[in-house]
Amino acid sequence: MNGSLTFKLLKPHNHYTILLKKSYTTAAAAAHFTQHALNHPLTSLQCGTMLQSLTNSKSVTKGQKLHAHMIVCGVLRNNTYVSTKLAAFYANCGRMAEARVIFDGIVLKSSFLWNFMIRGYACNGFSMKSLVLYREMLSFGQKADNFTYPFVLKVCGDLNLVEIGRRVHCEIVVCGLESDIYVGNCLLAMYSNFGDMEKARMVFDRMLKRDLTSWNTMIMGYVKNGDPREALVVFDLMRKSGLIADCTTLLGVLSACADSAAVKQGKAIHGYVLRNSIAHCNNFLTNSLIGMYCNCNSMVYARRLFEEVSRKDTVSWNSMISGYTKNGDAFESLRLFCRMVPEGAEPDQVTLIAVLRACDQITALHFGMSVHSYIVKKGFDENTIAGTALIDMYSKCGSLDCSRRVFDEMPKRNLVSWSAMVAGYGLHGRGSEAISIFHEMRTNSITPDEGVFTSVLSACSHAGLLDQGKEIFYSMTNKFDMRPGLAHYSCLVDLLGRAGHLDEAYELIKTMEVKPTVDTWAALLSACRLHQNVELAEISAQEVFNMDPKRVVSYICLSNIYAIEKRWDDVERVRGMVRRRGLKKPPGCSFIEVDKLHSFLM
DNA sequence: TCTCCAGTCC
Repeated sequence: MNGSLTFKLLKPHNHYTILLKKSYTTAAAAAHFTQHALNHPLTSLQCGTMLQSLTNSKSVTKGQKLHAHMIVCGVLRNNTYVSTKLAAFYANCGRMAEARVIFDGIVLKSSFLWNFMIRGYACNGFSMKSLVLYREMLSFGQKADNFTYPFVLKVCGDLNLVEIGRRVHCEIVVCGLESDIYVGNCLLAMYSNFGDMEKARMVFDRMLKRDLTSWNTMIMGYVKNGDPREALVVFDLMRKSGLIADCTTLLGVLSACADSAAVKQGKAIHGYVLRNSIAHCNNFLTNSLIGMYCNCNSMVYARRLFEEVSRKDTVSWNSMISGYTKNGDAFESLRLFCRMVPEGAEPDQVTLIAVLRACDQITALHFGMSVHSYIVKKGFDENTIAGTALIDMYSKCGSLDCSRRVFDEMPKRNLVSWSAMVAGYGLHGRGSEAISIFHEMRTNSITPDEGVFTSVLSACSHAGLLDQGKEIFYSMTNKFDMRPGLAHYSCLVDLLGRAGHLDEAYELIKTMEVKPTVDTWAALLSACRLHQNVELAEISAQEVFNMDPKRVVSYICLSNIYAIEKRWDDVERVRGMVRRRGLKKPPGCSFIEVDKLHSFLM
């Protein structure tokens, strides 16, 4: 808060008029009181009232001045009423250290005080402390109430403490607070944070009263847990129950539309927003609409809306830029980025990361390098996500040395950064370096995830490192208690196939824990061609054609295998299949190889 | 005294 403003407001002639004016703000009133307090000692009741208004306006500096005044004139000593208000003030401003000192000095702690402290810790990033204080509250014999539980539940949700959350839920049921609408809504939010929408739905269905927040929490819960269709169903039920959607509802529903590519429903929401002039009050909503159109591949609509918006903020630009990249038009992303600064918008980290993605899509190395300079100039180069995007951009644009330099100079690396570096080496066919980065990552006590394993296995397969690849693959189950997914099996099939271990690859496909896809069999088929194994080629081709009868490349692959064996009848049979199914050969891929072989061998 | 709120990285 600006102290000088306080005194400007307090010129003698308007001293009282400020108070008398109906429109004076809480802050102005507090300013008046603060000045007054510093001149004359205040009673504890006056201090309490002032603290109340300062709590509402979160004026830290003024509150500190008042605190100093109270110390000087002794109001604070042994005064539970004022001390409680003061602790509540600090907690509400997020000054938990100060709040705690006051809190500890109060002997008779009211539930109001406990609640304010628990809330302060919960809402300012000290979730664990909040929970500890809650247990302390109970052990002090103070009962939790309808103001305590919302925050205890929030903390359980934030920290994903499933067991504790359930126990707290039981306590709530026992003391009859499940019917409290705030407590109920927080239960919904907690279970949705746990990813347990079934339980959330159970609580929701059991609620005697539901308000807009209850519905909004359920809609957002389904979206966050990857069930956008159900979110739209719930939204429909909500409308039928006669409730009017607010901004939060619309944000949730738009996310649901974006995630399920439901552009029709998205347009209906857009219409609703326009009819009710809701977008004016909320940039979030406009940006969400833009994001929805981008996710639904409706770039024309997204662009039209974007150009119509007079107050484009950085997020509007970011949504469009990443939208074009997602839809494969990286050039348009870069063109938009170039318009940003001249049109008065400030690129942020998100912008620059999105632009780097556009660069690696079209291997625009020089543009990427300029973006790199810009990142350094803006001081974003210490950011881990920006650094990771740079690693990715450089390796995809062919400059692995630059990737490595960025990687080495990063002040902080996370799993994704290591993963990007492993993938970079893999992409450039430098398998052994990929493996050594992978091992280095483990010595830095970073636990690999499925993505890193995919990268390192794919690096092994590109470089033909069979033994190392197998070792890493089996370490997934042996050392890391992870179940290999389709991508990992595919890498190993590819690796075994390329190395000529066709039978082993075949055995692997037959015994793998996930269902093989057409790509898995196609990988084996192409390995069969590499090592000329007709018998296995026929088996894998059959699997491919069963799953995807239109996969022309696989027909061509099989016919080429026959051609090498001079089995011309079979070559003709396969060509006939292609003709009968009316398939077209993709450009650059044809039977021409067979024709050459045919004439050569005849 | 309280709950729900968009966009970036493998």
